[in-house]
Amino acid sequence: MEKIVTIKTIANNTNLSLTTVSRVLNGSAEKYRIAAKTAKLVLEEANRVGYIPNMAAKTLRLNKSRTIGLLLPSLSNPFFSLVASTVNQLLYTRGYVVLMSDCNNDKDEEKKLLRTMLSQNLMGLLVIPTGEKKNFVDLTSSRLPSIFIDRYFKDVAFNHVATDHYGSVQQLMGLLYENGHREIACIQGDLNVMSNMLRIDGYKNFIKDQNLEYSYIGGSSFTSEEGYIETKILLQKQERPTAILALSDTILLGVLKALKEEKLQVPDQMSVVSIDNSEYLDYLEVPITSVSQPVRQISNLAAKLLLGLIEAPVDTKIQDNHSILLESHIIHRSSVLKR
Amino acid sequence: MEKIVTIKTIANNTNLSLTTVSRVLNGSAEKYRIAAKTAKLVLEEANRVGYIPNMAAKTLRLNKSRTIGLLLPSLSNPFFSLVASTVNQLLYTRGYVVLMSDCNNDKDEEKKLLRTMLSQNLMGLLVIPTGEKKNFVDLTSSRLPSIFIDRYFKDVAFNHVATDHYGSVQQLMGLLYENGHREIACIQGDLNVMSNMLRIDGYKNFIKDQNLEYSYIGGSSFTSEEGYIETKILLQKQERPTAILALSDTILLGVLKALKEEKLQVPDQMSVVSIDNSEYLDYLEVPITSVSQPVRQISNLAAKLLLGLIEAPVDTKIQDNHSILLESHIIHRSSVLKR
DNA sequence: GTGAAAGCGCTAACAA
DNA sequence: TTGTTAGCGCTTTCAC
Repeated sequence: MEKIVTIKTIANNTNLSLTTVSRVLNGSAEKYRIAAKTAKLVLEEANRVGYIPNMAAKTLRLNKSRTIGLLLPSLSNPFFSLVASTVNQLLYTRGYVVLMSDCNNDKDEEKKLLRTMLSQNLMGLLVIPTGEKKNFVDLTSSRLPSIFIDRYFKDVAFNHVATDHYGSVQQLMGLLYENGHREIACIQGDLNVMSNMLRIDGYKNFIKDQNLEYSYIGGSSFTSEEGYIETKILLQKQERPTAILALSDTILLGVLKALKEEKLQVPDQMSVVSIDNSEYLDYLEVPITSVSQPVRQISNLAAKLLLGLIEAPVDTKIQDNHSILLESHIIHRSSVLKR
Repeated sequence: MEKIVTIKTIANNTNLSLTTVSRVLNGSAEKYRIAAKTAKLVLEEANRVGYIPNMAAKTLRLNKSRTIGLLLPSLSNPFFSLVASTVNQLLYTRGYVVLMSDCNNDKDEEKKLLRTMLSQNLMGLLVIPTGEKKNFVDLTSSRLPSIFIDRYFKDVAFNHVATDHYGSVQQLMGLLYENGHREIACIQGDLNVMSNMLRIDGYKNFIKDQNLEYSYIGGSSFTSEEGYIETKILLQKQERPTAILALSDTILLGVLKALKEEKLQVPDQMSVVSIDNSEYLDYLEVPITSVSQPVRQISNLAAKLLLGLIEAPVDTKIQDNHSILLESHIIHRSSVLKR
């Protein structure tokens, strides 16, 4: 078992004090006017023995960890994994390390993971919640800087950054309406998730504002299976819509599968639009018109906001419950029929 | 600024010693025959004051962190994010925490991140390397238990678990061959990545074993753009293949785009097969036959192997350079023409 | 320019 | 059944 290399090793080998070694290694040699050759000696020795700083000790001593937590529903969802990828990169660039956890869309798991996270001396937390508000009430009382991404809660005082979900749906509905559609069905995702609720608001309000007679909402989870089943159910109904709005690309895949089985041509017999704009939409049997969310922008913004919260002097802290919504835009493809 | 709650707070409030409090909080009350009511008192007080253990202190003291590093090329690749999701869940279940980093497919970044990781008192490391062998030579000398996932290096002494990439391609080539294809082109990914190299070996050996005259290898990265461009180039050639083998689903998307632009019908004018079996393959214009990698199995196996390495007594440690290859299997769809 | 020593929160010998 | 104390590796105040 080889000896663990610490600053003490270096101090001994160079006949210098721990203080001096620490100062050199932390780049404050100048500040303490340490002799250039002393500094050089330390650096060389550190290199020679392969010194690696012990972050746990640093963290304990400084009560600062340069660790940021990222809590999300599932990395297997491309939207979330893109968020993860983006914040990861930005935070590492800024000298932070990311502790990630994936609760597999499970609310209880999420609660446990949050507790685990909180004991990790985090400097800040980014979270995409599953939708269970009460998991986060404790977080408000802790002074941990936190930002919610994409999904959030109306009356929990947290900063958040998300796409303008309401506006996204209004845009899509507008597009369908302009193309002559009056019977538009909607297949939604998780009911208690804010992004879904806002999208549904957008749908309902559009229906109301335009005085449309037809309205239909099916579904309860952001999965292909759900999209498939719900479309099957929808197509059994007496009155069929002329267009289907899928509230995510996962749902969309299921919708398309059901339409295919029922031999309904897109867009001739059924127009279809979705939210997410996944790369593969271009390559589907019929390329699907979709709303593109500015995922990377959202992620970067959230990460920067968090760093602001962390690094800002206490008295200039940004007010809590800041809400930032970014605009989305439609990517036009060929799944909407002009009637 | 509210006071930080430590075991000392609890000790003071209950008039007990740090030791007793620590023992109760760590569940070793029984072992030390601590009075039931003492234990109860401690637990209640801990709960009342909202005690959260300080992991940095624990880590420093025990020289064990229950933190596992996960270093990967990019979370925006669905294959890798599924790996991340899976190992994340398993490791959290087992009481570990995951420090993740995404090097954005950048070799230099990867090297830096590895250094950062190593200073985080990790108990083990899971890595999907970008392909730069020399980034990991230092790792061999450190005693950190490590497992390579999916990609690995021939002569670096590490455990790894991956799909049988060679076998995957041989299966696909066999399928094409049986269906009468003799001119099969291959669009590959990153040249220096082991998984790609093995797939190419599978391709070349098949060509040789069957004495095929035609052979063509294009491409140099696992992206849609590359798949697109390389297919465009391929289709310029005098001699066209009857089938294209895309070494990943990202590449596949580009291949399909190029074929569509050139108005070549799949499979009538060109058969296409791929590796990865993404969910959306079912929903493409022509569903594509693909090899499914056992991603979740690989991930779980890798994580368990790592835990074995970590938790095993030193003398029973599994020998290094263990290589585990899992079988893949073909998912038949409708992109292969019987000639 | 450099060093001695205290202490971050926690655990585990050793003591009682 | 409970307590005292040393020390994990590091930074920083204070001293020289």
